[in-house]
Amino acid sequence: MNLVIVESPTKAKTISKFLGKKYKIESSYGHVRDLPKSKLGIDIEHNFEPHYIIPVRARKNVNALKKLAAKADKIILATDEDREGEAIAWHLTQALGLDPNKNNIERIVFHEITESALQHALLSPRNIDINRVNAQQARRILDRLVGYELSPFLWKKIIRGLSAGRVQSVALRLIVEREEEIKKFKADEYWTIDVDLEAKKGKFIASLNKINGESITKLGIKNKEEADKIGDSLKNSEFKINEIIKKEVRKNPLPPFITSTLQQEGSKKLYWSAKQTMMFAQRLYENGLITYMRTDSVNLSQGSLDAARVTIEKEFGKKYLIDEPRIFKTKSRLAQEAHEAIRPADPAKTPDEITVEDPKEKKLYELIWRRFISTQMPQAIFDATSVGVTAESKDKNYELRANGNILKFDGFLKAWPQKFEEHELPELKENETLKLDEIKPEQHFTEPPPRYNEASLIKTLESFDIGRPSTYAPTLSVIQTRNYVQKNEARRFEPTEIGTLVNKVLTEHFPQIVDIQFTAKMEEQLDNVAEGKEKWQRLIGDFYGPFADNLKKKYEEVPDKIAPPPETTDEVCDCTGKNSSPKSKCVHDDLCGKPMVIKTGRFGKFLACSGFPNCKNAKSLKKNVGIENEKGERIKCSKCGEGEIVRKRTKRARFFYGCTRYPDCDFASWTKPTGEKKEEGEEEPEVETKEENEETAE
DNA sequence: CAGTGAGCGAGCTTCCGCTTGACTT
Repeated sequence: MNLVIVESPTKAKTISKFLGKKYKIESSYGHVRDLPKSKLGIDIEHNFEPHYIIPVRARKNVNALKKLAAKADKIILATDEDREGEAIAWHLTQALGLDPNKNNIERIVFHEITESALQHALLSPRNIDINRVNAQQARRILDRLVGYELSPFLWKKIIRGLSAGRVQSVALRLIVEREEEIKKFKADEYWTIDVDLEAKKGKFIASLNKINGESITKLGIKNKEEADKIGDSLKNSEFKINEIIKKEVRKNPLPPFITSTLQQEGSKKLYWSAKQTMMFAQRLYENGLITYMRTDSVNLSQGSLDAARVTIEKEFGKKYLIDEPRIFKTKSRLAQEAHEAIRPADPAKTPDEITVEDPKEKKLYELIWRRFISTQMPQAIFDATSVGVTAESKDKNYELRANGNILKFDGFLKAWPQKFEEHELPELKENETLKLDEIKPEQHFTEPPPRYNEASLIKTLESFDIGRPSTYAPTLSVIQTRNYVQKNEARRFEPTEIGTLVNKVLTEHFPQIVDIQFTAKMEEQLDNVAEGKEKWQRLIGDFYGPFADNLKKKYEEVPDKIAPPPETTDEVCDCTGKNSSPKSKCVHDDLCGKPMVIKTGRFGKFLACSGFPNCKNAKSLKKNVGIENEKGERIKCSKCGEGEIVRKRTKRARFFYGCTRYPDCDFASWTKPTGEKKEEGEEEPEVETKEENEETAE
């Protein structure tokens, strides 16, 4: 028996179909060893020797694999062909007590899950690439050192429970700095001038763009007086067409999905969070409907390209076929081509033909199917017309422009509809004189850069090669769980006071760590390790020396507990000692009556008694009024009938619904209650809050 | 599932990147 180990159980299941009874296919379920969670696990005094453990979660599986390995003739490590996959293969040999140099240990890689790719891989095994493994160890150890030494610094200097890391701290920084830009922003007024013109065969609109041969810049016309002055002068001008340029414009389809772009489209088109998108993608993957959903490669297998052709002809007709398959190049230099792009596993299955439990899965499948199919369809063709208009007054000559854009052939847009401006012009002739109908000056103001939403933040992080497909969604979660940032009503990120303070401390005292380029620089050095040009211990040593020196200095330099000081209020503490919540008993048992102050904690500002620690009375700053249902009525608690329903937040940043009378009434629900008494065994319907806004990733 | 603050100095918080189930009143 030959034992083949891959990373994902779904992949194992698929592969089993291709290989005979001589092969047993098992999965590692990701990493099997890691640094311990409870302590640093790195011996800094002895060349950064890592101390790996097998996490409890992996123990059962490792033991099972060990038994199988003992019986196997050959052990074939078929983990992904990237840095982490190579490390998983090596960790497997260590955890299973195998000698990687023994003849019965083989390392194979394949990029598509097909029988021929697999057979080919089995014929060309290699050894584990220890240099690549070492690059992964360096990455892991560096992240641990940064995370586990910087976080405690924040506990001491700000508030316990905070965190810092190579990825999350840059994500936070982007959000905070964007907020600062918005605060600093001052809107500038500017004007544009459009003109309604009449030709022999019809009317059209042209925009003023040049005066005396000079282009008008964006802020070129600053106020109403300037605009009116130009308008008056235009009124007495002769309008004439001086050029008509016609050309054909072709538009290419977008590349197939990778994790980041799937999450962005999920956000834009379906209004889902990255986490939700990944959850439904996972289900589609497990049901064999799509390829692997954590990938940064836009590569498409030959088989899928052939299948696309057949499906396109069947669904859309011959004129939507292209001569040669369209090949996409992966943009990121650091992309690790372990997988294909995200595409339908069987393109012949149209969205209408699949069966799923949740209709949301079908929506996501349709998005993936359409995107993939569109990549193998022809360019869309537009007829674009650009018309130049001159206007001569006594002392000035003006130039205006009008653009027409007509779709001639939809091509890939048939499968992947996109918004574009279609604009028709009347039939026009060169040197044709025009009649002026109306001059329309319009006032505008420059706008601040938009706050990040999930889609644009992922896009930005990816552009700096920060984070990986498997971590985009968790990174967005962690900065919210820490209460560093919150989503506003438009689902865009705003930093909290604590988030702003954490970022200030990190950028002021550890600029090298939160440098946007830090990851890119690290990756360059990791490449050297992977190529055997540098020892990983040296890379870590070069980084850690200065980092540790600086950290020591900052422990002395920066004062402790630098959270904002309490603000006084007019409110008086109503605590009687007896009524305080069970977890925080107050010392006194009469009416407290001391003034309340506003303090800042890990979860933002809250109202606290100035008599602390004797009086532990603390309240949320937000008014304790119930939420409303669709009819605008407050929802009564269905359990006690007295209290109202409020939306609260768990420690893990998940929202739930509870009763205002807590702790006297312990009603709680994940879903928004209707206020009706619940029938036995009946599920509360899930309420979806959808906002009307077209998200744009910048 | 119902945050938060200080300190007796108990025990604990924390990283990034692989992968899925457990946990759901």
